[in-house]
Amino acid sequence: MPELPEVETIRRGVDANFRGAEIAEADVLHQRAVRRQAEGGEFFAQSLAGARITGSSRRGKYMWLTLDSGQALLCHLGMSGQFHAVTEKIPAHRHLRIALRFTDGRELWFVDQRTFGGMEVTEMADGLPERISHIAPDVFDPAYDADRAVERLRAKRSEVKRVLLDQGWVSGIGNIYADEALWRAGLSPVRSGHRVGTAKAADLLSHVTDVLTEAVTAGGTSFDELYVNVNGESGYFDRSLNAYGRAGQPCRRCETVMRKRVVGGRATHHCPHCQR
DNA sequence: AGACAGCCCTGATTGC
DNA sequence: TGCAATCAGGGCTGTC
Repeated sequence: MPELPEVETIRRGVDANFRGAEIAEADVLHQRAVRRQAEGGEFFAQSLAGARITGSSRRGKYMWLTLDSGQALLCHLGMSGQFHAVTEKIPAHRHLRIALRFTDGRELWFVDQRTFGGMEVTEMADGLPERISHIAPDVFDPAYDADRAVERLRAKRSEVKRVLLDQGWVSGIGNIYADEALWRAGLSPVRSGHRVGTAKAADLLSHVTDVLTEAVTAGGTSFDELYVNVNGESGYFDRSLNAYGRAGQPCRRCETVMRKRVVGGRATHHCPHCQR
C-alpha cells in the first residue's frame, strides 16, 4: 500500500532513470487509469507525445513529472499502483494500464492491479499541479507549518486516527504509518483531536516525521508484490513495524496483547494498555 | 462547513 | 469442489 515513503522511493527511481528522456508515445491500456483526465484519454496521450521529462516532485502521496511543455504528469498510485522501468522486450504485465514509450527505446510502465490509481496531464500553478491544490503540504514540505498543524489537529472533534488519514491538513499519512505514529506517541487512535494536548499533538507530529523518514531510508514497506520500486525491489521497513499487523502479538513496549479494531473504516492496530 | 458513509476495484482468503 | 462472502484501502462524491 503506497504511502508517502513508497511514493518517494518510486519518484526517486523514476527520476534517476527517466529525467531528460523524451516520450515518443503514451499507450493507455485501461481507461480507468486516466479517468481523472477531464479532457479524456486522447488528450492525455496527445499531451505526452513528444514531451521531455525535466524533473519530478511529490506532495503527500501524489507525485508528478514535470514536462518541457510546462505541464505536469500527475500520478497517484492508489492501492496497488507501480512503475516499472522496462529496458528490454518483455511480455506486457497482466495489470499494465499505461505504457510510456521513450524515444531511446525504453518504456515506463504504470501497473495497477486494483485500478485505484491513475495519471493525468495537468497545468502547473505556483509550483503545484492545479489538481492537487486541496492537498495539504506533507511534513517534509518547506511550506509545512508544524505549529499550525498542531492547532488544526486540536480543532478537530474526530478520532485522531481519522484525522491523521485526512490529507487536507497534513498529507502523506496512510493507514500503516498512522498506526505506527500513534503507537510511538502512546496515543489512543480513538481519542478526539480536541482532547489531545498541545505538547502531545506536537509529539505525535514529530513521530509522524520520524517514522516517515525512517521508512524512506528503508525504501518503504513491502508486504507482498503490490509494492516494489521502479526496479522491482521490495522495501524492508516492514521489519520495523511496531503496530501495523501485530494484533494478537505482545506490545514491544509493555507486553500487552495488541488489538485490531476498525476506526474510520480502516483496520487499526494498537496497544490497549500503553496507548491512551 | 465539517463529518462521514458509500463507492470504485481485483485477488487472496475464508466460509458454507 | 465450488461458489459466494469478506477483506484490503485512498480519495472522491454526495448527503446531512
